[in-house]
Amino acid sequence: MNKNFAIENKLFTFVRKLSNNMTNSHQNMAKVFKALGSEQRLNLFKMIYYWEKTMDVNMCCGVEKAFSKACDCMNLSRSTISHHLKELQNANLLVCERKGQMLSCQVNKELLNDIKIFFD
Amino acid sequence: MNKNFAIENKLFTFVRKLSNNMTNSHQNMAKVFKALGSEQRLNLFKMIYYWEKTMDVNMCCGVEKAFSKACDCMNLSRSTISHHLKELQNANLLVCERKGQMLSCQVNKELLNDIKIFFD
DNA sequence: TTTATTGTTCGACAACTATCGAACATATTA
DNA sequence: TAATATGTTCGATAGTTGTCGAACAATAAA
Repeated sequence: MNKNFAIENKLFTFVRKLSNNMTNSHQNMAKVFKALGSEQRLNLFKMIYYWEKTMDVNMCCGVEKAFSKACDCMNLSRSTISHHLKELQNANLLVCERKGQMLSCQVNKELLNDIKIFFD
Repeated sequence: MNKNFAIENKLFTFVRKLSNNMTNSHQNMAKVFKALGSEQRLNLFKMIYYWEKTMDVNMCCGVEKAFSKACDCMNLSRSTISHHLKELQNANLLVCERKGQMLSCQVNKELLNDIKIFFD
């Protein structure tokens, strides 16, 4: 009986810590999942990842056309794409940088790794 | 030039496939992330996972108290917890089963593994 | 310098979501 | 059988989100 009690207390502490957002990474993870939790945004993310990888392998051009490609491929307005990109950046899944006219987006691979670790 | 063109076409095909939801797993993944994309729901999920694991290790009692524990630990009403649990089940992250009065919830470990694979 | 291209910001709107309390159903205990 | 405990379902509500088009800013090309 006492044993059960002790375990319940441990549980309480654990959850209280979560609920009080003592754990920063918890909040961040929720943010990441939220960002990936829209089908269109997941599309966008995968597209950029795929694009980046393909470009890399073929060494023929940069990744800075991601935005306009997205507009062409997905049936969404520019403003919507811009909005979604911002969400992905905000979750730290993408790092974007202006290059002249174009926006260059890259996937944050470290975070991808963190996510895998999270699920262990 | 021609090379770039071919690559762009590949990209188009890739994204169109995503957008048309030809890939079932893509849709499912978005659902999973959406479910985990709320802080409270992530709390709940982690709590159940932690609870399950602790109980397992200590072999002292079952996991069927998850619901009431959740109500105690998190500051949410029963109906809200019920709602969130349903979302998690819907995303296939939890498998719940009634045991008498109680609801027994278990984490779907296979899916956790699928998620890790997804990030490779 | 004019025009075209890329992307951002804004305001609007419909759809969705988190949360609650109340009422209910089912199972356990007295 | 009456009372209690555990969950579910419903309706309401406030808040958030996805999407658009229009107006704008910055850069590139004519």
